[in-house]
Amino acid sequence: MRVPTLRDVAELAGVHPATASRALNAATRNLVNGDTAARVARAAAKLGYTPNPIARSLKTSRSGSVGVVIPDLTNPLFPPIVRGIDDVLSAGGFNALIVNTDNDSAREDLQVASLRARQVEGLIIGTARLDDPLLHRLVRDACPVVLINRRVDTPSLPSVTGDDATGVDLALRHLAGLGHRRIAHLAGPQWTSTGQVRLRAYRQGVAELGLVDSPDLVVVCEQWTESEGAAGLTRLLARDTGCTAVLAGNDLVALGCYDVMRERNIACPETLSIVGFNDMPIVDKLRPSLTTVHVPHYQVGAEAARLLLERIADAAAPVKSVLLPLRLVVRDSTAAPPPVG
Amino acid sequence: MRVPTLRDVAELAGVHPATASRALNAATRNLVNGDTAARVARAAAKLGYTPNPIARSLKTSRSGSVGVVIPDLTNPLFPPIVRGIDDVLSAGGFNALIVNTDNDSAREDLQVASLRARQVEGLIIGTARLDDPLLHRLVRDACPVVLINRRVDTPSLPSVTGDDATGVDLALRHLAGLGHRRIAHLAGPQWTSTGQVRLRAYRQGVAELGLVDSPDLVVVCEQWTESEGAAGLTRLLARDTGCTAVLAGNDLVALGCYDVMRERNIACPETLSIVGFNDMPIVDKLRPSLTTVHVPHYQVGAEAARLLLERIADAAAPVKSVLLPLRLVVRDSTAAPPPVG
DNA sequence: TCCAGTTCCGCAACCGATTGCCGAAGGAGT
DNA sequence: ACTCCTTCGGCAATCGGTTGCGGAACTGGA
Repeated sequence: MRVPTLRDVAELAGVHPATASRALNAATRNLVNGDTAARVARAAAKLGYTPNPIARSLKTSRSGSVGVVIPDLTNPLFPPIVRGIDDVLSAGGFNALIVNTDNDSAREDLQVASLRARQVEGLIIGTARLDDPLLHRLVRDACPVVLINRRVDTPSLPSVTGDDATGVDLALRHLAGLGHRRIAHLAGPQWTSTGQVRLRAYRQGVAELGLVDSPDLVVVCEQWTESEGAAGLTRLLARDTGCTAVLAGNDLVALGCYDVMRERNIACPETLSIVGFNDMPIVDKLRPSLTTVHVPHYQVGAEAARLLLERIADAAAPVKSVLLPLRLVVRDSTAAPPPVG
Repeated sequence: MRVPTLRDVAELAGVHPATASRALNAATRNLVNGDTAARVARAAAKLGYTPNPIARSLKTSRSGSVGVVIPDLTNPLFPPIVRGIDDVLSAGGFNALIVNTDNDSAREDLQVASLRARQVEGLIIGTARLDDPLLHRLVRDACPVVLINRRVDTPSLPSVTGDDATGVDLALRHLAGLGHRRIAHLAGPQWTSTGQVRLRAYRQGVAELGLVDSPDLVVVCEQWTESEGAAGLTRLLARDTGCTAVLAGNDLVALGCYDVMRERNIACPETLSIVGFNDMPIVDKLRPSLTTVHVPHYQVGAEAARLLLERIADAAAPVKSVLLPLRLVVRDSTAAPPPVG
């Protein structure tokens, strides 16, 4: 049994397909007599008609879908974001096509090309590296884009991120308040805006709070991963800086610290306090549970989707970027520094 | 600047669009002269032509996409599965449309209808409840389907799952080997095959190993969630069964147990051993790290995608179900039972 | 020289919906 | 009675590929 088409509906209702189309489409229904519209609607219901979105897309060149480009869905950071995106998108009649790039820019190019071939009406990108030629191409082609998590200098690109600077400040104040003076920072990759912003905020906070300021206290990790975090802390410890607290670039990096501390029998928080960033799911279940800066991931996704829908509806809409407020979640991985001597 | 179409390519190459189409399509390339084909290929490259998949789909009525139906992407179980699906699918030239149902069957119906309207060529379903009318409709309509994680009685439905029975057996033998005699089971929802299979395997294992067998030792959770797990353990403890180990229906349920144990100051594993199921990401980072049955989630997804692609390529292919081998990962949440008295 | 058999490519009809354009019908106003 | 305007709905083109069919050109054999 074939799936019913518009022509079938039209035939059953005794009208021309064009009329049926208008009757079924809310925006054009006023062009059709009420009775006729009702008749068509009944015919459609009787046949269980669903419009073929492929055919519609072909004609209207609007696909009703947007691409979501992330490094890796397996990173616990992203599922809540994607969920937020998806919920807002489907409420708006759109759907998300999710692709993973594994932070490989060649792969990213391919994926984006594939998405555009599939006629996505916009893109939400969570993989922006600073100065990414891909992004320039996208703005040149006037493809609606919203960045999440990371930002770039191009002011024409809207973005949704957490207010990282304030987040870092909250963390530093918390540690300083506990009495810490030598606070290290395991910074994230400097080819991401997040890595840069957090590092800059760290430096500023250290200065403002009058903490010990030394280049030895900063280690840059090349990836936002557990293993890089572990390597980072190892390097930091080798420098013998006497630091009593570590501000990790994000939770994954903090997890790496946990590994190293367990391995070396360093007591947390008694000997070394750790603060993470993101408040990923489950970090409250670690032992010690992780003190971290909470980022409202679901809202990040939801807000990004809203922004994108706005831009799709009206390409001339003003470019706005959203900075979501963060808050510090104090748990068990931070405490007063050990008494000196 | 308009995006180039097949007609543009044809014009540049000086041939008819039909010829260009054949030249560009590997399967029909042998119908055109080698030189011509090369000329067309060059023209396409020069224009940066990419075929419009929408138009192609409309004509061929093959969309190149499959639907992936899961309860909630936010559940840490699913990202690896989805990743496995996506990797295999894209290697096969397909792409995944992911939808969340939140275990709401009305929503599931809607989502599946939407997917089918979008002409998906097949479905991977991770939300099957036993005796789901939706599944009957799908087999009736000859829509290629592969089930993951859960199974149903209908033998015409291929599925990919872990070998749960063996997994439960491994866990029980491990606990019995440590000396436990009263092992409780926080069973999962009995409207899922996984919940049923694991409970059945538990009963059989208890009998085979000669462990204490009592209905008091079984509590059924209504959802695979942390809160249900907590509620379950609370109920179990209220029964005062004297059990020394708990086999949780899955890791989320085990997490709920952790909450209760922490709250009540029950030492794990000294007083109560816990075994989970799934080996979700991060459970190795809990304190105590969780002993659990490892399910190869990525492979589950990959295998399901392979099966589905097979069925799509050949609807008459034999229906096979895959049972992936599991292994027990012993960590710190299990130990010998406390000495009696 | 003529015929049969290939090889190659163009023609045109699709797939299923949308939409600009136009004509028919009906109502109101003078 | 006649004109003008509005409302309604049909016609046909269109989106961008794919594919069955048939014809032209060319090959080789007798």
